[in-house]
Amino acid sequence: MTATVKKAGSARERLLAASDELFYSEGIHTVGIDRVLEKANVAKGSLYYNFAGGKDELVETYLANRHGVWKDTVERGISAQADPVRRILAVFDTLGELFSRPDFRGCAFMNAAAEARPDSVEMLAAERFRSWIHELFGELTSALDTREPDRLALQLVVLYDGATTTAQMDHTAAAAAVSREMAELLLSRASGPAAGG
Amino acid sequence: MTATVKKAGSARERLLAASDELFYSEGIHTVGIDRVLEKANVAKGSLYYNFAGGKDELVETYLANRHGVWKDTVERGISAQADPVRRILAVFDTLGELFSRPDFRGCAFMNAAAEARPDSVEMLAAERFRSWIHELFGELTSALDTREPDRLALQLVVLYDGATTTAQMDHTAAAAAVSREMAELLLSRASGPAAGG
DNA sequence: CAGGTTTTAGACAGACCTGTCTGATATGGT
DNA sequence: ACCATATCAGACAGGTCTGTCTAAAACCTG
Repeated sequence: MTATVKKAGSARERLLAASDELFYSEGIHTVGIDRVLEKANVAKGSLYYNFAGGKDELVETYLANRHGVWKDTVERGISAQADPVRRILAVFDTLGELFSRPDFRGCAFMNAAAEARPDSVEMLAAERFRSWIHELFGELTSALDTREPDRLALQLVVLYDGATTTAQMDHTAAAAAVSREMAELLLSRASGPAAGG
Repeated sequence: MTATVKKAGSARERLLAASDELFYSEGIHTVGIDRVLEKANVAKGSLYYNFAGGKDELVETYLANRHGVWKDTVERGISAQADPVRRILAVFDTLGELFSRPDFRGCAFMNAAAEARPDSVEMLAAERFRSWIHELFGELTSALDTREPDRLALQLVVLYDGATTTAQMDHTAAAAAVSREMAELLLSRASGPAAGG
């Protein structure tokens, strides 16, 4: 039964934990394998034993984990609400919690894309992430009784991106509240008076 | 020899032109000095003759130029309008033109910050850029007859950042129009009915 | 044309980075 | 106890990167 889950504390898990901290906080290109190995307390051979694809595969897994964790966090926040409008606003509340964390340094995928080559694993991961974001707001707005759900979804994506970027660049969690207010304004117009703009 | 197109300016100018193209399109860390030298058709010694500070100084100058050019472009767009509301919307129109350019790859300062160490020249340049952005929207909203100009300015910064990030990540210039519409909505509420939200 | 400035080509050092390889050593299931 | 799996330590090769240096050539400008 080698298919058992790797025990906590395995070289693989330590490598991924160290990668997550280092790649996210300092950037993928600026952090070398040796830094990860040292932080994880893992021998070099174990890296290539667990990740035959080398650094690329490590980066790919790091980003896939980030995607999964964030997706779960957002969806948990959404699922606590029943009202379609509140479900949308819950996304911005979750962003606010993210921005308040001391280690927040922006969106891992925006950062990865900023330093990535066109067909790299980073770019592919970023594209997957963006697909999910659009899918997310697409589904949330389609549950609304509004005239142009697609247009609204794109507006919300812009607010999501704006909140994240402003929070990162200006080191202020207030960006979440600001974008949430704008989202509320959009939603009150969309689901309020049937007269569209 | 290959000296046909060679004298298109001093070594310094050619270096800056090549830096601008390469650093912006591929990222600062991923582009080495040798790539810049080859593209600029400049000898290595000339780089250190013109930029004694090496790559750091080249990067610093590249970012300072980007800042200056963009500032001028935005301010030119603003100055073509007299009405305070239109002056604000002009910023988003200018963004739309930027996004439509085939070489658009996001905000040079957001990208630089994503791959930069805390006290690097990139970070300092990014901070200067952010100061200017806030100053810009601060001045534009203070010319408005509205109750909370500072709050409005922050909202506009979020819209500016959201437009830029969405345009980059999703390769769509539509982000400018979307954010412009949201800005219009905010401005119509701010300068319209005196009742604040 | 004389002399300081600018540019060129390329070798070189020193640092870092990824990935490979070897061989010893735990670890865990049966 | 056995044996495959997993991990360790570290040397090593090959690549890239920044920055220095030399010595010659081109460019201005007075």
